[in-house]
Amino acid sequence: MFATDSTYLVAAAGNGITTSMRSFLYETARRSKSRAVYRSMRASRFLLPTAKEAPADATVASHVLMMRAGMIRRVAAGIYTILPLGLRVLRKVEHIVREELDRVGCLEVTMPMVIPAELWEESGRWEFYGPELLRVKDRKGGDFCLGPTHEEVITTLAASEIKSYRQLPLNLYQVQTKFRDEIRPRFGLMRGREFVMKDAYSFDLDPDGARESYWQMHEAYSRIFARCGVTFAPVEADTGNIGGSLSHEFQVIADTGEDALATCTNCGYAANVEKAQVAGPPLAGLTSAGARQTVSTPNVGTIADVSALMGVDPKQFIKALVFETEEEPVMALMRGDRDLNEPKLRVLLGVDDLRPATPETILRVAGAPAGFIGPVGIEGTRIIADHEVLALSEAVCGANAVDEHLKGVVPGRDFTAEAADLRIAEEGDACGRCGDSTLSLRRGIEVGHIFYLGTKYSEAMKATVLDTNGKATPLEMGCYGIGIGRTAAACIEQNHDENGICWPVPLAPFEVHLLALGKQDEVLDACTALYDQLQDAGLDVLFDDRPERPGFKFKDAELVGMPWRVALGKRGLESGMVEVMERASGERFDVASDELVSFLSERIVPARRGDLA
RNA sequence: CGGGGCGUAGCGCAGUUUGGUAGCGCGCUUGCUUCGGGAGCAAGAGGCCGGAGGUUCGAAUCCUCUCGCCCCGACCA
Repeated sequence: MFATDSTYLVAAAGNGITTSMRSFLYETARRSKSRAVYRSMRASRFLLPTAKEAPADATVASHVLMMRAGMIRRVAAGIYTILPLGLRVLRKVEHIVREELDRVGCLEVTMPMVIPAELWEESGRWEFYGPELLRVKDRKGGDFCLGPTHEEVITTLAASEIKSYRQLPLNLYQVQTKFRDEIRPRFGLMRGREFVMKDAYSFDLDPDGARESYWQMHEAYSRIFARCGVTFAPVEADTGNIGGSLSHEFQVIADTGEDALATCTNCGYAANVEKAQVAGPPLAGLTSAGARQTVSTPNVGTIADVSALMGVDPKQFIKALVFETEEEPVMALMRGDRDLNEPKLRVLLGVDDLRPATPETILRVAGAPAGFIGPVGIEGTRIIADHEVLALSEAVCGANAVDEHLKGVVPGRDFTAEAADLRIAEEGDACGRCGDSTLSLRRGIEVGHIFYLGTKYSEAMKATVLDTNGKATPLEMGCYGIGIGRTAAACIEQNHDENGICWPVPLAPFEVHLLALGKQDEVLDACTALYDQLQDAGLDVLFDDRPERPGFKFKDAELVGMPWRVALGKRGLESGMVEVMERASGERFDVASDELVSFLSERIVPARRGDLA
């Protein structure tokens, strides 16, 4: 026997435990208990490096406040160390995410962060994903990448482990660090290169099942963000290069958001502006047609300049844009004062790759350089016009000849084009869904994104199951992401003031911040007693027992922003009252110290459910 | 990748134009006083002035090249 393990010794000793061992165990327990007290959530022992000033490179509130509150520190561009206070927030988000996903039957897994190239070659994305995919080599020269997303890995797993429709539906998720070599990381955790993400993948036998899984996740996401206590909106979204047809983003509403959202107050339509449908104006009659004329516009190629030269409103112009795709080039027409929405065009064309044409291609298609091109006389190239262009009764456009434009151009008479909705939605545009109301624009932070993928990956990676007829059929997939750190950052964007963060209870690193005002033993003892009571009641408490001055502690407490602040000093000790302040409202309460626990529990416990409370 | 800006103590900055022994505020250490809204006084610690070349008797400062970071744009599950 190799009875060297102390656990084994104790177990073997059973009731015959020796006196010396008992005293040893007692001593260990005593020391670990004192150690536990020593290491408990006291500010004097917590790593809480707060700062009055923010680093110069932080420009948005969440970044500034996360730095100032000592939640994060930058290690490299877009790469951060998460400090204890910050990690507690991320854990709270993760906890909510796990609870809600587990609730709808998702199963947690963990996939590798380093992924062999062959999986990405199989899906075709090794070639297509671009420089955002950080590629590395191992010592043998083998190609790997740092996982930016895990469709390849999960689909490989599904291909080998899911054999029968009886195993479906299945939804697997993980909470894991991802790496995307972003062109421009910024705003702290909001847009890092390395970041923690929850990604989930659903597998179903058929499209109906997959849609059911999709909407179930839609519901779960709505619960998750409601529980986080953030104001958010699910919006219809473009699927980008991940593929698929049905997609929603979950956007936290914030002025500093990087995404623009269009919402219709009438029908409830909400979409990312990349996708938002705009109702086209009624088509104009073709009756008032005048003669078409050529106008000399030497060296004047921009719409603004031609407009000034000719004295014609840019709204009367047709802007012609040539794009290259993996297929033939196309020409898109917009009204002169409007911007093209590239994702809309890409979806319409059904292509993956869409980019502005090179000068050579433009010359080949139109016979003239950019600035002087138009739809009149173009042959052999597909022309797609925004509804507004076709509604013009008479327009100005490039003449497809250097230094010349055409006026009196009539859509339908002088050229023909396919009609489509190509515009970027603007404030006040007619809602493309109901047509009865106008769209209003807001900004949002994309904290979650769900996709119905279909069989794009399962076909590429041969992930099939046998259906009820014993026939092999590719899995119907969906994928679902939540940015954990971004959710925390978005929460700060929505919940802060000039003094610091105002955490909602569900994400707060601690629920109560207990401040001992004064270094006297009576004060510290009284506060320690309160601290124990609050902890015994199951509240999450940070106890500021540092030998700092009151003003300093108040400022720190406001900066880190726990939802409830409890302050006790000599003054309160004499009156038997403690001062309680709610961070978000600034409201103060004088509470008898023996009623503190119930006072706070009544307010905090229900608030833990966020907006689902 | 294009345009603009910045690298000087842990953080925020001055000094660079016109070369001459590296400074301020915050923070940190020690002591005394203070103690319910980021205290006062005193004494300290801390810098290869992003890096490499060059010019010069002498370079944070001038020249060349590099690296990093920020902002705007392009880009982007």
